[in-house]
Amino acid sequence: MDILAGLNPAQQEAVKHIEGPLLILAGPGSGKTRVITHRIAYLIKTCGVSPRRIMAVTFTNKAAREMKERLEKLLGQVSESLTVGTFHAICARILRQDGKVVGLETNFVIYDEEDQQSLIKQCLQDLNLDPKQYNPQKIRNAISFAKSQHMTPAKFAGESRSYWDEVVARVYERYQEQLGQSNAADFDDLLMKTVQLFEKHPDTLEKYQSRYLHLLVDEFQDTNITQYNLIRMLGGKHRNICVVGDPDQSIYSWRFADIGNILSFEKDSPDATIIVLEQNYRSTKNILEAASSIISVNSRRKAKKLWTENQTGAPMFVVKTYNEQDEAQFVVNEILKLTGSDSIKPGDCAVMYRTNAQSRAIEEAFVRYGMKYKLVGGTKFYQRREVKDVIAYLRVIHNPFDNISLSRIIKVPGRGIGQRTLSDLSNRARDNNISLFAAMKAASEGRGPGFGSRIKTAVTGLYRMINDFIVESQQIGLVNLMDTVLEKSGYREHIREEDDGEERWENILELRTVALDFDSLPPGEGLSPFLEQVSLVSDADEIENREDMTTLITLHQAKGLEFPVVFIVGIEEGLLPHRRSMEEGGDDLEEERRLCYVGITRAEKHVYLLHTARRSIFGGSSESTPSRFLADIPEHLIESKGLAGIPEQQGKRSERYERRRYEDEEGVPITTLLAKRQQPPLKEIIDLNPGDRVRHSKFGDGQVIGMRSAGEDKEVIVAFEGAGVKKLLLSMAPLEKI
DNA sequence: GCAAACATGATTTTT
DNA sequence: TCATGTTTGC
Repeated sequence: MDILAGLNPAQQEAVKHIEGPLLILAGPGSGKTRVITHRIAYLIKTCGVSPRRIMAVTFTNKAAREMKERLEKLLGQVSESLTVGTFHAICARILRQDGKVVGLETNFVIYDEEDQQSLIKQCLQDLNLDPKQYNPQKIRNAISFAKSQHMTPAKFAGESRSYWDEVVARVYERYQEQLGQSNAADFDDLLMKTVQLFEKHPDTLEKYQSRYLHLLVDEFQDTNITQYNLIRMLGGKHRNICVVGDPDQSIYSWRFADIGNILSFEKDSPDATIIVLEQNYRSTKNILEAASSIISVNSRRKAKKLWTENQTGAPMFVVKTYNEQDEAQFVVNEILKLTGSDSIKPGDCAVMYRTNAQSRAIEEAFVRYGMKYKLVGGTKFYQRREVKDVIAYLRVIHNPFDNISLSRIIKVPGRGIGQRTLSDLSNRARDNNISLFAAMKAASEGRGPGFGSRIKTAVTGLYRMINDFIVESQQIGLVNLMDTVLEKSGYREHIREEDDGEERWENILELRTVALDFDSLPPGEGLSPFLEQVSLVSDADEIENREDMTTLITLHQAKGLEFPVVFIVGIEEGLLPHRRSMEEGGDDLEEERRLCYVGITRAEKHVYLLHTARRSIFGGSSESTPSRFLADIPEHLIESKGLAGIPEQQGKRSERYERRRYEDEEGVPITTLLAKRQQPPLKEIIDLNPGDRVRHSKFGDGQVIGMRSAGEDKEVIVAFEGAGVKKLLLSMAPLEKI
C-alpha cells in the first residue's frame, strides 16, 4: 500500500517532511487527521522509525481513540507500541512513574473541578476568609490560570499586584499544600508537575527526550503555555516536533488556551517549515464562502483561503421566527421535510447553539413530535452525585490520605457524623499536620480531646470499616470489592431509598459495568487503573453518530465533528456573539466570530441560520436583533425562509396551547419528562399498514396514510383528525392500533 | 443532624 | 425560570 496515495500535494509534503520542526495550519475539513495518521505510518513504514519512539498528543480521549483506530487499520499490530493519548493521560503516566520527586506517590488521585472546589472552600475556612467575599469559583479559576501559565504559588505571590491577587496567592499556596497532603493532583497539576519534574530532574527529562524521536500535537491552537513548555522540553533533543492547528478554530481562550503559541512556535523554531492545508473536502462552495466572509473580518489573523472542488450547493438559509418555540418548530419541520425527500436521515442533522439553555426549546419540540435526538453534554455521568460517591469510597481505599474523598463519604450514608464532627476532625488533622484519616484513627483510639460517646462510636465504626475495605481490596477483585463496599457501607440501601433511587442505582450499576473491564486483573491490581480511567475519561467521548437521532450540541462541543445539515439557532446579538463577550471589547468578540465559523464549517451541504424576534431570558422575554455576523455574509449566498405553512399568529397560538397542556397533563416538570423520554421503555413494535386507524397519546386519533423504512426503524405518516399530518417513528411514537 | 424555607445568580467546559 | 447553595428552625 502506498501511504502517499490519495493525498494532495500539500498533504504529501506534510507527511514527508520529517526532519525538524513542522507547523501545519489546517483549515476545517482539510484532512488533518488523515495527514497525522499517514505521517505516523510513513515514519514507521518508510523511514523505519520504531513506533515506540513516536508520541501523538490530542486533547480529547475521543480524538486519541479515533487516531488509534485509524492507525491500527493502517499499521496493524505495531500501532500498539505508539504513545497516543491526551496531554493529561500522558502526563499522568509519566508522573505515576517518576512523580515521586515532585511529591506524588504512584497511587496519587486526580481531583476534578468539584473536588478542587471543595478543597478551596476548605482552604478559605482554614485561612479565615469569607467565601462570599472571595468566590471559590473565581479563586479556582485564578489558580487554574496560574497553573496554565506555569506559575507556582511563590511566583504568583511575587507578581501579585492587587489585594485580590494576594488573597488568591495565599489560597493557592495552602491549596497546593493540601493537595500534597492528600497525595492528589488536579488536572492542571498533571501538566505543571510534569514540567516541574523535567525542570528539576534533567536526567528524567533526558530519558523521555531520548526515547521520543518524533512528537505530534493535534489542535495546537488550544494549548496553553504550560502545555507548550512541556512539548518544547520533550522535543528539545531531536526537535522533530510537528504541530497541527488552526488559529481560526481557537475557541477555548477562556480555558487559557493561547493562540500565541503558534507565533511562539515560529519564533522559537526559526527553521520551522510551515505548511498550509487549504483544500476543503467537506463543504460546498457556498458554505465555505459564507464561513470565510465571517472569519475574514477578524484582524490579527493568518490569511488562509479555503477552496473546494465540491459543488456550489444550496444557499445559506437564514430564518427569522417569532420566538424560540417557533424556531424549534421550524427546525423540526425542516428535518421532517428533508428526511422525507432528500435522502437525508435525522442523524445527518445537527442543531447547534451558543448556550446549553437553548437546547430546552429544541428538545420540547422534538419530544412533541416523537423525534429522537441525542443531547450532547448535560449532566455528565462521572459528575453524578451517586457515581462520585462510590468513586470516593474506592479512592479512599486506594489512597487513605485523600481528604476530599474521605470528607465526602463521611457524610453519606448518614451515620451520625455530620458537618460539626467533620469540621472538628478536619481541624485536628490540620493542627497536628496529619491526614483526616489519621485524625479519625486517633479519635477512635481515644487520643486527643474526647468526643461524645455516640460520635466516638460512629467514627470508630467508619474507621474500622475503611480499614477492613483496605485489607479486602488486596484479596478480592475489583467488582467484588465494589459490591462489598456498596453493601457494608449501607450506600446501596441509602441510595435506593432516595426519590430517584432507581435511576441512581442504575447509574451505579453502569459504573460497575465499567469496573468489569478491570475485574480480571489480580486482586488489588484493578483499582488503580480503574480510578485512572474514571478520572480522565469524560462523556463527550461517547458522541456516536446514529442515523436515527439528530444531534443537539453546543458550538464548542461541535468542533471536530461534521454533519450534512447544520442548524445554528439563536444567531442573535447577545447570544452569538454572547453579551459577556462584548463587555470588554477586544479579543472576545473575535472568538465569538471563530465560534460561528466553527459552527458553519461543520456543515457539508446545508446550513440554516436561525434568529428570533423575541427570546425568553431568565423568565422574562426580550427583543432580539439578528447577529452582526449575518451581515457579513454576502447577500447572494443567502436565502430567507419563514416558518412555512403556518400563518405566524395561528402557529404561535397553537404552539403555546400545546405546550401548556403538555406540562399540565402529566403534572410533572418538563425536565423530568424530557429525561424520561430520552430512553423510552422497550415497547412492542406494532404492525401497521396504510389505512389503519391509530391512536396517539397526544395527537389523538388518525389514519395511517403512508409507511416507509428509516434505517432499522419505520416511519409512519399519519393524518390526525385534530393535529394534522405527522411523520412519526414507529419505535418511538406512543401509537396504538384501534 | 437534618429538612424545609430562602437567596442567588445563570457562556462556553477538551482533561 | 430554575437549579444550587445557605440559613434557619426543629
